[in-house]
Amino acid sequence: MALQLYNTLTRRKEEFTPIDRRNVRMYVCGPTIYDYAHIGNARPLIVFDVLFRLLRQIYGAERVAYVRNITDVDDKINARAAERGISIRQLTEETNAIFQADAKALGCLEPTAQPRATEHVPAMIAMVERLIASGHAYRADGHVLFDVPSMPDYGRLSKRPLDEMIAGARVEVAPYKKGAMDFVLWKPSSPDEPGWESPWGRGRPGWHLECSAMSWQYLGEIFDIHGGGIDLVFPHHENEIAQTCSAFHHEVMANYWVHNGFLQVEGEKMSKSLGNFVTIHEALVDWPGEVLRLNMLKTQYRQPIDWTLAGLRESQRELDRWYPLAKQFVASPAMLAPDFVAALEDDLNTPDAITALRRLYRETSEEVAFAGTRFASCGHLIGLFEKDLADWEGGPIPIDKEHVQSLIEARLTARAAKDWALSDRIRDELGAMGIALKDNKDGTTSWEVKR
RNA sequence: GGCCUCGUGGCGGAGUGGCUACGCAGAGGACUGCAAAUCCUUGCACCCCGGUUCGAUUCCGGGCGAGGCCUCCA
Repeated sequence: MALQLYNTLTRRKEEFTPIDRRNVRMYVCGPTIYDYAHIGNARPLIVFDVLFRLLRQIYGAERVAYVRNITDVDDKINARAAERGISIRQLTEETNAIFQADAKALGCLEPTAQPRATEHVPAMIAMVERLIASGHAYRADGHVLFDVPSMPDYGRLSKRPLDEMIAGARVEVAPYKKGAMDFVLWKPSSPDEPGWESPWGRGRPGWHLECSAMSWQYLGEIFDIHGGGIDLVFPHHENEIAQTCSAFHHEVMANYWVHNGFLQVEGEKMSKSLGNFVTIHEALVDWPGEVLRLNMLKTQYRQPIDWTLAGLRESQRELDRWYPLAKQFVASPAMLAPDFVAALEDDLNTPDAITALRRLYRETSEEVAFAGTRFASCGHLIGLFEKDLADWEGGPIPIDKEHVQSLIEARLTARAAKDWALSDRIRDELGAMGIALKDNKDGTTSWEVKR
């Protein structure tokens, strides 16, 4: 079966057909780097990483381009830098380094390009010029605005009729706007704000413009997949479409619009005021990145997901079981299980794919060793089983492994002598250290970190 | 007010017009000096009311309930 993707543009699952099989192109909206990314940000990171991996599997690793932008010019960034008394550059460098480390710890492959907005201002200016020239944008009070009524198709992605949007607008409309829905392409900067020289004076780009300009530069005027969180459908993606289609006179910007659902924490919307705000960085202190990844993939990407401690424990437990088996086999792209791949190809049905993984786990035996190879291979495809077994069992907490080993040997000696009291005391001592022992039939002992 | 999701067993979570996944937890068993871990077996469900149908958890309509977007947001 061919890859099927739910397309927000048509609100149905469609068979994915790339414009060019030798150059499959995907753009995903990346972070604004002003603070630690939260666990909700991890969802698109992981979801589109899986899609990237799947596309590479189907079309070949060299034939898939995945662009994820970095927004490093934004008023939130300016405010935060001022707050902390550091330069904008310092803040964005620091935050970007953390973001990159988080993404890596979550097992995400590096995108083929991660363009930064500040390095693509000329393309943005060029785009605004095109929009002004074709009558889709106008200058007003130092700003350049997109003339929404000049785009008859506006609202197609989010299915919002234009007149209703205007009627329902809850924001105060800036006096220089011709239409209530018009949005900023370029805005003037005061001397202390970051800015670039342009035909309209020193200023900076509007947020929506960045993605249109960078996707154009890296992927062309029309490309295959545009991804992001469901909340970006309106206005961000709607505006991107308006900009790109108007600038290049096309009907479409991307053929498939893919949006991930939101994440809640313990049944509530994540927010700083509720105190349930979790950064990826904090989560990685308590859990291996693969636990966060598996936990995320246990829900299909369009469904809302409830992020709970119970769920994380469950994911940890399954991976603890799976790891020793997976590491006995060598993963190979040629040894994937058909039902596993079919599940992924069905609009990234990762829960169903994980079911296939569990079946392979159960089926593996000495007689059915190929199931084990499939198990390892399928896990590898979605970014699991990337660590060494010893590192996995050691967990994220540093432990003196030699000391643990010597205690285990002392206990085995005691057991051989049937000194149960001593044996149990050592087991308790290790338990107090957070180490759980696992005795095998043949008398050997392995261990793992308790949770 | 407009637009859009969703409602499955104790919990998580797929899927299907009839043969009722899967995981966790629970129960029973094997193994063990006793445990833990592991392995085997197993109970438990499809929000409500209509309609279509031989038959609906699955399709259609209505209701109730939960959530999201419409302002920065993954």
